[in-house]
Amino acid sequence: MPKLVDHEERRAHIIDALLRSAASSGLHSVTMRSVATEAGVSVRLVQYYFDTKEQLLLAAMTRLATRMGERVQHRVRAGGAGTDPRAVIEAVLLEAVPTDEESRAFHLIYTEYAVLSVTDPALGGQPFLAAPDKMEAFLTAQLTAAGAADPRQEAVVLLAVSAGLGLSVLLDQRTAEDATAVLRYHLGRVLPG
Amino acid sequence: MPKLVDHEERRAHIIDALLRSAASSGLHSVTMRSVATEAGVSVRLVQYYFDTKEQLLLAAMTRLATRMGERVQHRVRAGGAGTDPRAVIEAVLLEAVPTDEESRAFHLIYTEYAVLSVTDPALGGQPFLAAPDKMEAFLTAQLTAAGAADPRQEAVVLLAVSAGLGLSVLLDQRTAEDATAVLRYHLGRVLPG
DNA sequence: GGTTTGGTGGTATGGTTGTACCACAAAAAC
DNA sequence: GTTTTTGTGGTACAACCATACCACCAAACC
Repeated sequence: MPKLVDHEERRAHIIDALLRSAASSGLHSVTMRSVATEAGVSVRLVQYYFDTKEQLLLAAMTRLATRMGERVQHRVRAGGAGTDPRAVIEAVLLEAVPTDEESRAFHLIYTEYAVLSVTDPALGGQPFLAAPDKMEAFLTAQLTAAGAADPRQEAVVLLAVSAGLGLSVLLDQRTAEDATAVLRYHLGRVLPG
Repeated sequence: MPKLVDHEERRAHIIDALLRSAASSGLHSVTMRSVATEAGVSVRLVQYYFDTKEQLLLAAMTRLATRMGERVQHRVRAGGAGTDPRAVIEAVLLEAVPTDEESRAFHLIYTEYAVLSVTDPALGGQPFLAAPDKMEAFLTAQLTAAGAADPRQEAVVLLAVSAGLGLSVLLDQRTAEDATAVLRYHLGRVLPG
């Protein structure tokens, strides 16, 4: 097929291969070759569509951030009662707890990227700074609607709880069920009713 | 000095070099050469005292876990009133929030190790599984003494909050002051009085 | 005092990595 | 129908990595 290829599709295909490769053996073990093999293409092709490894990693991170947003939104929409603040809050926070294998892989790579971006100068971009800010504002609004005392502080606490619980599940210190139960318990204490 | 060297001292010296090297450019960028250079010794020496890189990394992780324990204990002892549960709890939890540059580096490497241990089979050891369990039991006891409702669940929540806040400070999403304030706020809500 | 042993340096080696380079085929452009 | 352009493969290369190997020196031992 020597012409007429959808660049975006090809790029997405390769990025997915990177994500799969990273899920099984860690982001640090991802190489141009492993990605190419996983995607079933030649190394040259990966170079052709991404030029350098740095740009490939960056593109994958962007895609990851986008997917994270979609995931949260999907949870909110599918999470039962459309506008009940309590349900919305619970849905958003529970997204941070990896349940099935797919979501575990997703959160693992996301966390690896977050930690990597601390030391890697090329990765100190927006996705990990903008998203939490918007999340905090959103949660504050929902908490206000739900009638919580001190919504601003509670929003930060809730974000921290969900991140902390999610991490502990990732590190196999807790089961997803335990984490979910604890999160629900805490939410019950924060919200009246 | 061709005889008469304290092996433990040499090993500690090299491990500290590794920790320094990891603090500045990330655990993933640590090599035998970088450690040797940082320690001011030859690569051969690093090999001599640790044989393989895997063992060096493992030794550094163990040292890190030990230091973490010391840090917490030191905080508790130096944290004012000897047995006041509230002060003890606050001291323990605040240790997770990196304040100065040294503690930031420490927590960064610790987190990098934790995340790495998820995918690296050689690192799936005890330090990251035993410590949180003991911490949870300890906190539960302190919370009981402080008269909290449902101490067990609150202990898990507190651990998650402190981990989540610490991580957010590491990722530059929040200042250490903000995180500390939020943690104190939440502690005030959990404990009566 | 010879010999064993512990500590050290230097260097070679085999493998892996990211990237640059060369070639080529087929569609598009004119 | 010739000439670009676009997509693709293969491969070469320079750098770097962990580790194995060789040599040496001085203290300890007996």
